[in-house]
Amino acid sequence: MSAALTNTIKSEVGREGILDAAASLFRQRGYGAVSLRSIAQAAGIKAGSIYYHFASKDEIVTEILNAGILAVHAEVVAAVDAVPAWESADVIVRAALRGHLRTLLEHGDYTSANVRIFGQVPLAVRDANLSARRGYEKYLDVLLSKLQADGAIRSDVNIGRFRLMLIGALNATLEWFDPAKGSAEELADDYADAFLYGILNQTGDSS
Amino acid sequence: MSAALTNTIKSEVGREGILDAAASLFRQRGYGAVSLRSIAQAAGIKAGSIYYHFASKDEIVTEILNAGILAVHAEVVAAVDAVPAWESADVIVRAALRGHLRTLLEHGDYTSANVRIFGQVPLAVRDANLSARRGYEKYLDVLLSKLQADGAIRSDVNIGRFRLMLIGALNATLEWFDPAKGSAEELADDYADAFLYGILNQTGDSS
DNA sequence: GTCTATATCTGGATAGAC
DNA sequence: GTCTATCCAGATATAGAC
Repeated sequence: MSAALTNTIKSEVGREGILDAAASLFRQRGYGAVSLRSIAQAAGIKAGSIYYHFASKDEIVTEILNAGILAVHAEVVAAVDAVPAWESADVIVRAALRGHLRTLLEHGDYTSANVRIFGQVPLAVRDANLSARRGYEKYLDVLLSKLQADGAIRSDVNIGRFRLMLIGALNATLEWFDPAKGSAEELADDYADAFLYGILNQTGDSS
Repeated sequence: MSAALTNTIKSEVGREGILDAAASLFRQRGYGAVSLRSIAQAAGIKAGSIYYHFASKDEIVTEILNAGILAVHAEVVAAVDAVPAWESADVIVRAALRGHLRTLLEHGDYTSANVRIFGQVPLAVRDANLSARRGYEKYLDVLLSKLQADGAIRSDVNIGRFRLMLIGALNATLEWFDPAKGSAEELADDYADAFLYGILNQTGDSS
């Protein structure tokens, strides 16, 4: 290929480049601290050029938020589906937690941007993300309900509430997780241990 | 007292009025969506008047963030201290969770504002809140470590990490808690059940 | 598809009257 | 202690050249 053609191709930033740059910035700095100018600079173009691809900042954010949920959802489904059918509830739940934390902490800028900025964006943008969220929540509820129906999870556990607790706890790791101090998978296993078996000594002797 | 004097007193909004108004707005709308003009309006004064009491928006936010942590910290200490010394780890931990969620969900605008906006404020403001946070975290770590030393909590539980998990899960309730559907105390008990004993059936038969 | 230039708006902050 | 009036910086968004 000619140098001229290469240049032409490389000079196109496009939707992808803008979205990638924006997701990375939102993840690092939050919503309010990221301007269209800073997104443009990170993407290697000028601010005005963004409007050739997107009608507004809201449109960019909406797209990022949706992609973020779809990414965790898909990853968790894949992780759970990879578990053989005969495995215990322990193994299934553990796989789900690993998938969620892997996407959030190690892979996706989109997923972590979602968790970080969802509470900061305009109401209309949040609303546009609700349908994707409900899809992921529904999947987890069905998964956990099956385990409860099988008798693996105690019958007095409120599944919907436990799912809120679980996602809340997992997403909060974004604020302090340091990859230098351990992997997302180790972390997921710790969380699974606590949620599945509790932290108390249950050997019978408490004195 | 004369009507003139009453008027003079009532017309003073002062630091308290501004802080209360600001905390309430931050709790509801987040950091970026709250302007000094909106705070002034909620407090019943004009925007310029705020600068008689505060040097900047950062100063207001800093004060609110610190008050929010001191409020939970104090409430949890009081709740734990009210538990008789001979009680089990279950009762002690339960009291702490109740105190935390009561302050966050039912009482303090300051505490909920802190949880909501901490991740959105300028770095300098966050830094100014770290010392108060560390104080509360240290208190919880000491409390939990004692229970572990007593043998009540399993020795393989990493206390620092569990504390992060616990606070993350509790604070996340702010995003969906609806007082019409149950009290903060009920919620705290549900969370305590899960964290203390786990959600799995541990009766021995898993088939 | 990207650039430059600019219109328009909003927010934090200041000065001085009352 | 509060008000009015205003300055200034920075943000989204638009228009038209290249």
